[in-house]
Amino acid sequence: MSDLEKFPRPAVAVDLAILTVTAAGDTDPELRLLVQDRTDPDGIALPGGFLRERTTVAETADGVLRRKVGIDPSATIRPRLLRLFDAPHRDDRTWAVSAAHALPLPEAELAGARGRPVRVLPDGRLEGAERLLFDHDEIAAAAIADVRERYEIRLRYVDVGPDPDGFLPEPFTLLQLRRVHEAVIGTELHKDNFARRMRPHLEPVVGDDGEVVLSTAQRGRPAALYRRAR
Amino acid sequence: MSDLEKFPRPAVAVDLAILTVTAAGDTDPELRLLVQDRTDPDGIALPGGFLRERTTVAETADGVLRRKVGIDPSATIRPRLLRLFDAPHRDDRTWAVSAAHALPLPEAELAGARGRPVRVLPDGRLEGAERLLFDHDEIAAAAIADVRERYEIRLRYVDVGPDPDGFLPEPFTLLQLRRVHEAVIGTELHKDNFARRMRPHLEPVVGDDGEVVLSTAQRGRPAALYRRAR
DNA sequence: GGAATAGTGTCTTTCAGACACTATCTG
DNA sequence: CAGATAGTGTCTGAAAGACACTATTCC
Repeated sequence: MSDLEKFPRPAVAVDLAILTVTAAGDTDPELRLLVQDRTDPDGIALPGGFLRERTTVAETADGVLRRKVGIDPSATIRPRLLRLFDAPHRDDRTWAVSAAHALPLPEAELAGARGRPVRVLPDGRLEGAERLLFDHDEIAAAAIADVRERYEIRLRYVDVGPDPDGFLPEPFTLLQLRRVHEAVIGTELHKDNFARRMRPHLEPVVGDDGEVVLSTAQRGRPAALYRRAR
Repeated sequence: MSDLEKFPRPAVAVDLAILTVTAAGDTDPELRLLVQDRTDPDGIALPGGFLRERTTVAETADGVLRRKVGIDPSATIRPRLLRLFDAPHRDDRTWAVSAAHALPLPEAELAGARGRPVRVLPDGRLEGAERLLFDHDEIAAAAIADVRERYEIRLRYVDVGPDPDGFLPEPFTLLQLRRVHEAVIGTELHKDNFARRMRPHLEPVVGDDGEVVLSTAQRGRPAALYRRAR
């Protein structure tokens, strides 16, 4: 099997559908997808890069964030593999396969990023019906479906817990948490059912006096502050 | 970007966890995983091959079936991407990433295959606690989890329908269909609940006389024969 | 007190799980 | 008729969805 070296190999691209929730913690958060303008061909596309010299997908994705998106991720990123695009001539420059990934990031990590976060509409399409180049529309749709599936409330079978991708900084109120889930899935949730199902996965923030810390309410009764349990 | 050619590229392996249900239609079908003996290093492993010269994953998988497994798939195969293995030195011969796939096949397609179909125990491990080489234990576990998830009965949220991978040839009785699902998931199902949930996805086989065709019972009352609806 | 939001009690509907009964075949 | 399997009716419990009420804050 030393003829392994003799055969041509594909370039392996790592394309990233970077998703975030803007204004998490605010009254009207929004799910957004980062797209970048590019030329040759002209249009908008997702950031991506090629696997180089014994690097991993996570390292390559990290490099894409630093070099092409212009941000400096504070923690280890967790790209989620969606599918492989392997049509033999999908890239007319060379033989390239693409490993499409979803990459959820908190809005704070995207400060100063190159590109535009485009709002994702409730039906899963992009605001303004924007079309992406190459097969990136499919990647975007798969990424949105992936994150939505994990933010749905389906306690009986899938028990993902509160804000699994960490869009919302701790501590938070149940209202803030619910708004984030609603922003991701694009539909409204009942506050009572939502609280009932989230509470087992949350622990209240306790102050020095042993009392539960409350949010400083703008209007109405202050709410208890929580963080993710365990 | 014409320097695209200058960088080294990884070999891309397609590893296949080939799953089948033996004796589907019989009273005691079993979920099995095809493993192959190999040398250097000695042990058992999953079949696989490398992406060559502008081929797709499906084509490569098809070639693996023909050349390494020694079978001739009768229809287009549908490998299910599980995950990428990308540790830089996981293969000590060269830089290689592996795209691990599950590939469900009806037993008839595996006639004459090289390798052993090893029984999958209810807990998901292999009979005899066999250990596979390389990272193939993880691939096997992921493949088993993938197929089990799709054969579970969870009508409310996931509505996959009867025997989505076609392990069981049509037409079949509800008992045969249930035995196949039980073999895949490793647990028993109630016949009444199972029938209630499968019936909407099935249509009875109707004979020339307009009557529902019945199985030729060995013992007891003959059962109606069905095929997948639509 | 009034407006606003937090938090809880409970009713209804749905459905998975379980049990039991009837139906129809063979020998 | 006995044995075996097919097929259906129905009860129960859990949980999602929905509604309503009470609680606590600011103004």
